[in-house]
Amino acid sequence: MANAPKSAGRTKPAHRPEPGRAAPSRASNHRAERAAERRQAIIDAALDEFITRGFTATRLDDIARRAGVAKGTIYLHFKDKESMFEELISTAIVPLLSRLIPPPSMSGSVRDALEGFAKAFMQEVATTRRGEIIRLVVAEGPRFPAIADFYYREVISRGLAAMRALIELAIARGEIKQPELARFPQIVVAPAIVAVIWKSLFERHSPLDATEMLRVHLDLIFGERRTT
Amino acid sequence: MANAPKSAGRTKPAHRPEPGRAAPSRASNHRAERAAERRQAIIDAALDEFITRGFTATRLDDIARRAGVAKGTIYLHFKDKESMFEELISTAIVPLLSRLIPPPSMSGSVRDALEGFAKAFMQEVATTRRGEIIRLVVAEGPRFPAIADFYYREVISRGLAAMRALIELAIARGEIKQPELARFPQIVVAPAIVAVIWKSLFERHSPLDATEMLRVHLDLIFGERRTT
Amino acid sequence: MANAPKSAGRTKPAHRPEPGRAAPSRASNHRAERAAERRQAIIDAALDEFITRGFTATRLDDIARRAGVAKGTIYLHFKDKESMFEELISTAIVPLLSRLIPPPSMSGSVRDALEGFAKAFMQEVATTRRGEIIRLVVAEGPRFPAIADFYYREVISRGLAAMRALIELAIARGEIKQPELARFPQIVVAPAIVAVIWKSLFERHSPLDATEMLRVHLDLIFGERRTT
Amino acid sequence: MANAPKSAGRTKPAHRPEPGRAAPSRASNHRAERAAERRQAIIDAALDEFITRGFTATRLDDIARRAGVAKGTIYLHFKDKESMFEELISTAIVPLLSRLIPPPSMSGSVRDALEGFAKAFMQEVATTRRGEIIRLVVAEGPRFPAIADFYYREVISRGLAAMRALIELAIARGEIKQPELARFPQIVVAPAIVAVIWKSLFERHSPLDATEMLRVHLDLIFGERRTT
DNA sequence: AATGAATGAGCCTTCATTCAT
DNA sequence: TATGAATGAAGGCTCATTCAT
Repeated sequence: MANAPKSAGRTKPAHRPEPGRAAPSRASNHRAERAAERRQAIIDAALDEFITRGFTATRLDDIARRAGVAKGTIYLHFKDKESMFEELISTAIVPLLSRLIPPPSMSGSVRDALEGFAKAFMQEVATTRRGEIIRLVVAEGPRFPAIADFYYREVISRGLAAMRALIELAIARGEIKQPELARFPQIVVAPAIVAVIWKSLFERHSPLDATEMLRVHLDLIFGERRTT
Repeated sequence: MANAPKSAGRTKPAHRPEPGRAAPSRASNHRAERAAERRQAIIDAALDEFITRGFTATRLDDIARRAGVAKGTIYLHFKDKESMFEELISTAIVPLLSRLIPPPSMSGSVRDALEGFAKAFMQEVATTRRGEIIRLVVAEGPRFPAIADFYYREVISRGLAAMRALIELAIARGEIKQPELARFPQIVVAPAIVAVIWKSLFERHSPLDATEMLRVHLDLIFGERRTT
Repeated sequence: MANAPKSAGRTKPAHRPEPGRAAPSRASNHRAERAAERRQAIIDAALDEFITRGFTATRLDDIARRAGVAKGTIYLHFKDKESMFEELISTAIVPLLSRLIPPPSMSGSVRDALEGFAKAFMQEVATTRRGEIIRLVVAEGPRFPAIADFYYREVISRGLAAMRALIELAIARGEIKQPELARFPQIVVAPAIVAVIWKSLFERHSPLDATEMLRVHLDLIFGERRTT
Repeated sequence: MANAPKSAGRTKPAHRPEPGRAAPSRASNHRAERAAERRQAIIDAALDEFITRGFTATRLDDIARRAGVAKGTIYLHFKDKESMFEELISTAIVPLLSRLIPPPSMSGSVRDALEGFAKAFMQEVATTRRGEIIRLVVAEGPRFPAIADFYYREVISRGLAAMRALIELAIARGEIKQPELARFPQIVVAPAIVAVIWKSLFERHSPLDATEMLRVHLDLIFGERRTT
């Protein structure tokens, strides 16, 4: 997961100046910037294609067309298809981690913290392309040990550690009655994972109110009833 | 998987059923048997390969080699790669359904029923190839609507309906305090799904005692504490 | 999804002239030239192979080898084997039509016009690959309705119409005594067709002086005797 | 047309006694006879398939199905696909030769003889499967020298010799004014060949009254006008 | 840096032929 | 004899990768 610039403007990947057209409007749009834009266009296109088709079935041709670059250009930014995939998948969620896993603040209840997490998860993951990336990791992880490794190291272990800390805090405070829950933070996250999978596979068969489901799950954990 | 020896049955000296004689049931059975065996070998090999590599990356060559048959033989049993995949994935879990989804019996507690389910799930799914098939459905479902459709219709909707019935029974009996849980039977199943995914992706990074996790989760749902 | 317009690739070849240098007309021309050369090499090779082996028995591998290109290159120029065949067969004779079917000029006798046709046919068709293409149309036409359609529309109906006009002119002028000949211009062309077939199949068994045969046939039609 | 009914293959397996069933109804239907029937069924089916698809594109599977026999049975009668093709094509027309090429009788005019030939050709060739066989020879001849050889030796050279003898007789009798016609008997046959090709390729675009065309052609050759 | 034509290894699928029954 | 399941070589087509421009 070598050379991805962590900078990457996440916000507006559009604005791709037609290659070969007149100079871009803004004078500040220099070579390096345009290269970064191109790179970002490739990344976005590739993610979309990988999500839609999976690793093997995705064609570099389609990525290039979608990104508006020539096929060869991809090789100026990535060593090969496999490297590109691993790099993309690895970096796609990381910038999000800090927001999703806030340090357990002493102020406020743990339940509030988890509600915040649920809300953020719904907004930033479940209803965006990132949810599909999770599914993609599930799909391709076993064939890409590097990806599974990376995810365990950077996302799963950290996320579960943070979650465990929260649970222990809640137990210490008496918010949670089940002390053994701290042994399996996965239980707390499981419905969120299931929500993501459901959206991908079964939403059109039977829509799922994931937000509500997460609330009910928190009710279960915290032994109380809350209304939205 | 040990592939069948090519020469199997080579020693058998003919037994050519006289055209005028009675029904050569023994020979026919032998033929049919061998055909069934071959078919099963192909199915097993194909499932293994699909699980390991996903649909697109799986080569029919490998399936054939693993099954110990020639490539062409596969086409005596399946129309093409895609049909084979859809048929395999669809039928692989169905025979299991009746055992995993027992009719909610009036006798015995719901908790016991769910413990039975958890145990069966661990034995029959999580620790077998079937768990990987679930992951495969998650991976390829979006690209194979027929598969997602089939799973929703045959597995998901039935399973959730049965689960909801159990939950409602438990609520009526006072076993479960959270009436809203019936709205989201997914919550009850979620840790099992997560367990399956964990086994595939992260087991070697950090082994998960799924059985114990499911027990803790049931404790959470039923508000009591049980020891194994 | 910030994807580029799907049409980027093909329609708009990005027209990126070296930013610093002048228009590289030479290089561009060279590219285009080489592409045209390659395409022509493929066409020639394909025609030869199709003529020699027929459609089904022709291997793209052989075409590629004969054309001196890689197999994949063929697919840069033709959609698939069938399209290639239809396109080649359809276009191979058209450029010749105007020369073979001259407008019936008032000056000169019809016999002279037909002698001119016979001469052109011998030079341009019977003794070249084009004769074999006619045989190929006879061979594959029934299986490629598009080809039969095309040939009827572009070659046969036009050719026969022109021939009929010539015959009617000759009848009006008294050059031809048989008024019913105008109903079957095929009769006039038949020996030419037979000559082409003969060359392909029986020339080595018994050489045919097709030119002389056509002359004798014209003698028959015009009721006179001419010497070469 | 001596071909098997098109429906023979699947629905009515050409009177193939279910192997293992009772004896066929007719007592005279012995083993050898049934073998001959089978062989004929294969021949008919194969001819139809070869005519429809050409040599390479024809599948033995289809021949077997159409003939109502198993694929392996074909190999009891023919060495391989190529031998079968050569044998079929070679023998398919020969039985017809004696009827099409009657010895030039002294009684009756040559014109009458040729009218007889034209009539027989229309009845026995142009409007039957045999016409298509001629087209097949044109199509596959170059790739099967044995077939071209056979046809030249058995059909073409004999036919043309007979035709030449007729022409010379007609010249001697003054029926034909064009002495050079004897050098090119092909001219006399050409419209018949063209008629056969036309039927295969262009009949649906523009129906051809071949009988009438042949009559007009004879009018041309004999310098008279006849009405049907 | 960027392009996209060219490459050729690789894969799915077909089908002539064989052979155990 | 007859069968048809099984074989595996062969061929059409794709697509990741390269490289001349």
